[in-house]
Amino acid sequence: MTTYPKRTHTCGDLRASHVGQSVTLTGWVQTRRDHGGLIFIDLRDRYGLTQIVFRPQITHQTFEAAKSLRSEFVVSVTGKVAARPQDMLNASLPTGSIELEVQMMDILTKADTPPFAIDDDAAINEDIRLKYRYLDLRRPKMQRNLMLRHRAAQIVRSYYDRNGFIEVETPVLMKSTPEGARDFLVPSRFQPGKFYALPQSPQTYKQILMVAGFDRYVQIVKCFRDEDQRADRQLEFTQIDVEMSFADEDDIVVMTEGCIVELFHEILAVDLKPPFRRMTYTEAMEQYGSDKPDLRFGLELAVVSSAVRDSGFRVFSDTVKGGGVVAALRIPEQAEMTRNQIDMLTDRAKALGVGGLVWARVRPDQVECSISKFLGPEGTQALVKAAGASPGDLVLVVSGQWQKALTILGTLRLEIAERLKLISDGSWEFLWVTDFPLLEMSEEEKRYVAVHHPFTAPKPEDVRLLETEPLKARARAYDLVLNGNEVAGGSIRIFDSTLQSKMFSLLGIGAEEARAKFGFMLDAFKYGAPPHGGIAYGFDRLIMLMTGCTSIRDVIAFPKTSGGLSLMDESPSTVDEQQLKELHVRITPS
RNA sequence: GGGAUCGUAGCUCAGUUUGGUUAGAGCGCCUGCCUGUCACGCAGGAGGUCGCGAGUUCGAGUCUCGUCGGUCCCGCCA
Repeated sequence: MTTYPKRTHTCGDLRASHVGQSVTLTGWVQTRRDHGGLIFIDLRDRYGLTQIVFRPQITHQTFEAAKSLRSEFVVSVTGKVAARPQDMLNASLPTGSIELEVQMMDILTKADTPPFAIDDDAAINEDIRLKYRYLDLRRPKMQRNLMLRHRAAQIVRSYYDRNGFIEVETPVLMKSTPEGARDFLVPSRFQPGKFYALPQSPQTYKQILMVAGFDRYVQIVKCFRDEDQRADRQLEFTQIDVEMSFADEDDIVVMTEGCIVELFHEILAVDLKPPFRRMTYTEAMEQYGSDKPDLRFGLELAVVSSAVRDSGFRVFSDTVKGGGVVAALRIPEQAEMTRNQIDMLTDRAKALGVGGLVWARVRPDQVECSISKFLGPEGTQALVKAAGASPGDLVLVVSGQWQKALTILGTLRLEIAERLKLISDGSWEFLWVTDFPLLEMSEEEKRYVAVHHPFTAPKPEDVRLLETEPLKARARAYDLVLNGNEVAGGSIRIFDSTLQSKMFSLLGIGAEEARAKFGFMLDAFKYGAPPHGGIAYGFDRLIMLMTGCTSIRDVIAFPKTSGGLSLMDESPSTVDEQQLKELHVRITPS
């Protein structure tokens, strides 16, 4: 039973209309302003802030107790809601027209002085924030983030429920699979020397659920990938995982757009206009130098290979004849960028892995170009024209292997846009990127690997290419991109066990290995697998963008550092020898 | 695996370039005063393993090497 007065209102509730009422509030002491004969306390809970007044003439005992209050003490205060004097209103607080005149107070717990102020304005280093995450999470910004995340999850569940999807939980202990990211492994106590893996995604289970006849599946689910981390990548992260039977690309796309539109309408009051723009992978690469282009600004690239193919600049002509690409980035109104700045861009391009950077300043009367002596006046003009440049523009040109050269130019495009402040805040540029290649060559492993995953279906018209030129086959895959971030990705799956076996063999997974690793799936597909496809949203990333954050750590309650550590509870940690023994695991010195 | 950058008071930082007296500031904290503040004010005070360990040097916060940790990026992330 409680021994203190329970709250009648929250710290965000009280307004002028409550004046005269007797109420009880509970919360944390945000600040204290002790005037000697008069003490003000700002009391905080997750709903807001209310000013509390202590006066010696109301009750002397409570006033004396109030002197001992410090930051983050937890109290229950009971008193009368009073209107503030006319010239003492605080317009920056929703509760700023009233205050609580305290008659009675219980100090529920005292608190040590916190290592940092519970305050949105304080810029605290991330290691300190993570060590004291319970304090960091008290900050209004973090509370807003997690509450928005909660609302988003509710809307997603409601949306898919209304559309006939059912949420099915899939195992967290599953079979380790080849392909893809490094697995987290869990040793089995019952089966010495055998391991479970944590799911990189519930991919195989959701496809099996399609075979099982649950034709519309959704799950908000944790996934685990033991790979290096980034601002938008954590070891464990959350997907909105979706799969539909008897669906093609358009069905998935439309269903996904509906969910995104509802999320943005309900949470941000932003009315998006579907259908979202679509672009093929090749277009995205050649126009923006990225498979997840940021469309909030222009600075489009241009492939200028044909203009320099027969030029006197051997680097370019040889690249084109060797199957590579020459691409240009036109930067409007920057012809007078200093030589020093251009040199810095060149250094940056070299650091990214390209041999050099050719530049051209387009002036009204002439073009100043770093390789004009090789190109000649006409060649220079041809290059500038192919780049689509007008007087006043600066043109940057790189050459090299198709994907590498375009990616590097795409990176420069982003960095230049940032520097020139071309990226508009508050705009939401969604697009679908489609027609990804099905396979790529892994230089490291000297074999084909799936660009998406091994269950992704090739385009029907490209199936024959699997026999002849597998790298040219396109996948029935699609990524949803928002402001340069991949927020969802999916595909139509292979549902024919013969084609699936063919894919495994292309990936260098022999019949025996395929049976060992994916036999259950191949078996399942023999018993009547419906055509199906799906998508998975990066939930953390989506919430990060919706909250205006630049790191998913700010929308995850208890994230890990880039080194994979949880600074609050200090995991990972060593374990008892006995635990290892039971698991048949021995630590070897590295 | 690689690159960049950071680590100095509880917090945020200056000081490191060019080694040299007792390592500073703001905020916070503590004590006293203060009846209308809301970044309260005023007066006084406490508080340091310069991340850690070696090395160079007469002398290291400062230079060198190693190491631990944070952040960002490349590779990696079906």
